Amino acid sequence: MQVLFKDFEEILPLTDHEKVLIESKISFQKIKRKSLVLKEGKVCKLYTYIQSGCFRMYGIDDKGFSHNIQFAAEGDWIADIGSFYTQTASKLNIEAIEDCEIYQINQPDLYWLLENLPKVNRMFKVISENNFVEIQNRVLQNFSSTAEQRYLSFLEQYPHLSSRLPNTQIASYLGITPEFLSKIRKGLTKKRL
Amino acid sequence: MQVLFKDFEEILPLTDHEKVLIESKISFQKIKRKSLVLKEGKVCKLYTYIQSGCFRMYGIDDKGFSHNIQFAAEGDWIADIGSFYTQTASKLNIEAIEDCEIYQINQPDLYWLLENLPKVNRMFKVISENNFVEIQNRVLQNFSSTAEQRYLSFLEQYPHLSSRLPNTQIASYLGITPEFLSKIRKGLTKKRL
DNA sequence: CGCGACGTTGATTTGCCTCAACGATTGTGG
DNA sequence: CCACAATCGTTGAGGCAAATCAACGTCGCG
Repeated sequence: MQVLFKDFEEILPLTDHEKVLIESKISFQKIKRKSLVLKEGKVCKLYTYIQSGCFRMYGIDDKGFSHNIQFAAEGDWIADIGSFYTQTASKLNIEAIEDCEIYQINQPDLYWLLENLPKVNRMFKVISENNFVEIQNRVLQNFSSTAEQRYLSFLEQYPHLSSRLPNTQIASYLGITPEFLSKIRKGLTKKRL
Repeated sequence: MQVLFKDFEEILPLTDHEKVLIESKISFQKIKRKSLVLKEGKVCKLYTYIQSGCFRMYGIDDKGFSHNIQFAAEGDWIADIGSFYTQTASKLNIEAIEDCEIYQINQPDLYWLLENLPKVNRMFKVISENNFVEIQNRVLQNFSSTAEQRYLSFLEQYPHLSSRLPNTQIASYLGITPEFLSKIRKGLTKKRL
């Protein structure tokens, strides 16, 4: 639990009372690589905080190919917002890419915290906004730059992820095939000589 | 002002007192086709409700090409969320595509309403969530379908817009050139015979 | 050990872009 | 009210970015 509070308190210090309340609503889990915290077709019941490890959220298209729309690692929160807030079936999956330690909270408990702890409310407001801005930038970037440029800015923006993720996952996030990412990488090492 | 309340009350009926409070914070404007309610580099100070007319929100890339990331018409709210909530400079523009009648509210006044009128709070929560889901679906769709499929689902999803917008604007939203959209349309009319 | 995920490479194909040209429509100033 | 410019939609030729398909070597793991 300590790590969660540490992250939190970098932005907003908490009283002991607040910590007790939060602890009472949140549950700790360890989960294995390749297991799912959300499966498409189900309602996203839990909002997940990642203490250690790393997840990907992805959708599967008509042809059966999966496309990563988001990664999340230590210190991040992840859920299918649409499904979580409206409690309707999700079209997305959230899968652990590594063994993970996580905290989870369900919708009623989170709503209770949001209403009763203004700091939690502010925290989640910021999280949502950042999420929104990030995905909006993705739309723009996908329109205006080549796969190589997108790959480079991915490396810049997520250095802690790029070294840990298999290239197939990165390719899926960039919206290209693994083969083509491999060719991009080859081109880049050439340029660096 | 009536239209705003009509939309609102389809979801949540308002008391007279609530209406008076909202009216006191919101201001009416008429604006001409091609004028901007947000210019990149500026902070997005106002959240805009559209009573009549239609807007596009777009970014401009390094090469000077603009890319539509969202349309908004009668009954919609529009703002650059990131800029509005954090009051930092926006990278986006919001332009009237037609002559428009709008209501606008600034950040402090909106915050006041969000805190004091639970119904307004719920309303904006729903608006934000829908917005988020919509843009998330765009990312997925752009990865998994051809321009033709995206065009078709645009026609389905926004029939009231597709008939009003010049094809150049639609092409920009789909992330393709107007020339190529023209070729798609030609292909489609052939198929329909 | 053997199997499955991963990364790489090459040959070929394709979806979409670029550039250039043209007619139709709109709108605007003189 | 007309003339001219600007915007829009369309078409065609050629080019490029990225996909597809197939093959192969490596590595970690049960």
